[in-house]
Amino acid sequence: MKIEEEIKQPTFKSEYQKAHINLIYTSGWVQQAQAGLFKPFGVTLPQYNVLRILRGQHPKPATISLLIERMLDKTSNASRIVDKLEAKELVTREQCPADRRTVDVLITEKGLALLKEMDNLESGEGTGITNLTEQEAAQLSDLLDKIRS
Amino acid sequence: MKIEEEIKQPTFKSEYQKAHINLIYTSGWVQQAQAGLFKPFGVTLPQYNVLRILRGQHPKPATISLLIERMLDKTSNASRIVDKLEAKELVTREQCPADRRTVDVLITEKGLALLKEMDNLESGEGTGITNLTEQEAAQLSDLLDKIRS
DNA sequence: TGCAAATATATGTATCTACATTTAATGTAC
DNA sequence: GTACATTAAATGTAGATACATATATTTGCA
Repeated sequence: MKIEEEIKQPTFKSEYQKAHINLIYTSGWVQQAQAGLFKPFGVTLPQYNVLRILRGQHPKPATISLLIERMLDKTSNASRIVDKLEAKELVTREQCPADRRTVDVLITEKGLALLKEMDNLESGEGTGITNLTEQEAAQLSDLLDKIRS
Repeated sequence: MKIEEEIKQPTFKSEYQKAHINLIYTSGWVQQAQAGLFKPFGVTLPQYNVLRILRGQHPKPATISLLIERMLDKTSNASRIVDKLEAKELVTREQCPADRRTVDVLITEKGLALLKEMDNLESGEGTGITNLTEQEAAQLSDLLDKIRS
């Protein structure tokens, strides 16, 4: 459905305003679809993203700083996300001997197994993104990259 | 910057996965840019969105149900957002005589004045969206509409 | 060395959100 | 008209988030 109908606003001041509102709206829409998919697995989106980063590093550990740097949502609190993951035994955390300020965070076998279960979610299936053709998906990425440039 | 570099993930499983992650990431990026712009005006994004809906209805009142219906986040608590807006005297709330279960929410002159002040933010200025050409912005809207279809 | 600055992480706090429950009013079946 | 279901809104609560601050460790430099 067109964004005009979706939010019942027939006109916009500009294509920019329309795209802007559409971006915010659609992203929320996608996130909500995704939250529904995640629920059965007992992890939130930020937790999932941290697990993915840790898998990318595996078997090397990651520090909290590295997580903050790589996380999609820079402002959210990496320490406390790791707290939650540790409580679920999906990661381990221990002080790094070389620099005792830092902490080595490692994904556990249980964490890897969970991600493996969740891998088919990564395709974007169920989040609407597959309503696009592959070419359109690539075009979308290009436009989004340009916004952040 | 390309999303691959941004989150330091050199490859994706598919264009779909890449676009999906890019959408989440960019939306967060835009929202954070926007939150910065909003701060001086003392309203959050959800509060602003409710005010916009109320302006769209003006001078007719809106019920809480209508707000929930139009807001993206259907589960979020419209009552409490209206609480905040009422405390700032940006809206009024009174029981509807025809159906005493419902509440008529109306934007005040002060609320309209605030939105007017904020109108130039709506152009997308400062949120990166104007890094696109007008044609690209329109293209982006089309792609986002298709995702939600 | 000794001490300030920088760095890495954790924590305190207020606010926000999701989800469930509660209260009140209306609608409907009998 | 009474009883039960439905609807509208508000509220209670747990958990998450944003932002500031605290604590510990390391680094750099006089």
